[in-house]
Amino acid sequence: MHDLRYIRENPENFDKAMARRGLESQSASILSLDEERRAVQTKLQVLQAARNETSKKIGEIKKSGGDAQEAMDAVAALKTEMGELEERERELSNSLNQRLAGLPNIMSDEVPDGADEADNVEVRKWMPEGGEPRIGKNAAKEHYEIGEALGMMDFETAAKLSGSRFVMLSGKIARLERALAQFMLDTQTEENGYTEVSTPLMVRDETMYGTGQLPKFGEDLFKTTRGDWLIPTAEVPLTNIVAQEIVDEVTLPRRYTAFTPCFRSEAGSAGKDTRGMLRQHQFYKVEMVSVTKPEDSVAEHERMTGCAEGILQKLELPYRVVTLCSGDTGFGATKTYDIEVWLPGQDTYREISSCSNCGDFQARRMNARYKPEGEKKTQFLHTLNGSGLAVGRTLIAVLENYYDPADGGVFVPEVLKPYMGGVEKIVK
RNA sequence: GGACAGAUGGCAGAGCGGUUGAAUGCACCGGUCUUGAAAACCGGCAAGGGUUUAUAGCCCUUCCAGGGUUCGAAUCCCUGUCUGUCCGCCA
Repeated sequence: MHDLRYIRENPENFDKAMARRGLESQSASILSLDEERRAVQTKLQVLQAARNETSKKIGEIKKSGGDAQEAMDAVAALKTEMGELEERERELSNSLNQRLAGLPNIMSDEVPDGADEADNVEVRKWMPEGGEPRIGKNAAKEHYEIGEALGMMDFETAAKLSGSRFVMLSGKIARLERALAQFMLDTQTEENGYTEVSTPLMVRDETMYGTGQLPKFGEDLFKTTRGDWLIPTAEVPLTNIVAQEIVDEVTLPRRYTAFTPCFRSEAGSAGKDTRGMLRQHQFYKVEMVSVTKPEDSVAEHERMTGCAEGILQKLELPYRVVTLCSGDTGFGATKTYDIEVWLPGQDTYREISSCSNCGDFQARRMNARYKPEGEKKTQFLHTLNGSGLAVGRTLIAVLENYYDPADGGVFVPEVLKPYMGGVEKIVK
């Protein structure tokens, strides 16, 4: 949600910001709505003041036993006039809010211009000790080839139960998924100071609105028969923890993490990544969410990205970090880093984490505030979210990077061994 | 699912339909006292919006949400949401 006052004071900046999102000028029509609404509001308030005063007088007259009929008639006249203005005010407010709710966040100046993911800018690259992926190009296999050959990754049975874009894991690969989740959660809580939260997976409209999935992106979500939504990411429940709150400054920054399933209907993405478990209707993810004071969010963004990278480093998986360009940056973000892991089977880097600073955009929608020490006014918080990491995709990366062409098995990364009951290698 | 009870400021908790935006207590901030602190005492302390150069004044709105009754609603009525208690069902 946008700050009307900002648009009033910086209309040309606002239009420029929206232009970077590929939108035509917005400020003129927004401001004319705003102006009309304020005019109506002011007029209405004058009448309300008159009504209040006269009503008070009526009370006094009646108390002293006088005849208040004249004053009562005056109020009745005011009321008919007020009714129309109230109606108009409601209409104007609604259309103004709808307009604002549908507009994306203003991006940071650091976001490079660009049309799509091809224009994202690489920030850094990381390789484990040795400087090269352990699997050469010729020996590499895609994760589904590896998993199916091991007999522990079954798309057909999943399709029988649920249709396309589902998978069924079994045996050591199923355990590997659990091990990864456990390992990530332990790292985020014990080393990075995130508080583990177990959240609801079904949420209301307002909650989805708060983080920006609604009203525009309902198509990408699953809706239940009772009318609420399955979360597409734990960002939604975690961020909304502070919705409607005026939080105590000393509790900031707040850092939450959760391990949850994520449900995405991914409408419109048919045909993309159809093989394998790269793009599914359901997957597990460990999510990080930070809530900070405005002045701290930029630093927090770097920190959070580092927390996500730490997981890959411990797993010794090669990756790179890119800054998303203007055309690829999500609706609510001021700036986003994607972390892309090396997938030997695809001979390319693929997104495994996305870390976004949303500034006060979500906080405005959620009305999440704090009161700075010594100040009278409340301020909107800043919110950030990042994957730490997408478990399904990390599983893919482990399978492909730790694949042993000699026997078709998969080595268990060192840090996961304690979580795998001592298993060193997954074999048929 | 059935039957009750409730939802008020950061928290707790009052509130005959008419200076109640709201008593009181706690918390918090400032002051007096004190060598310092505590205690005691005094004062301040909701949010959003309009108007405005103004975070000054003035005004409007808000006591879960949305409707309604009324000249006037925190107070009365209806609907919804949430919470609690009892019963039923159940992993």
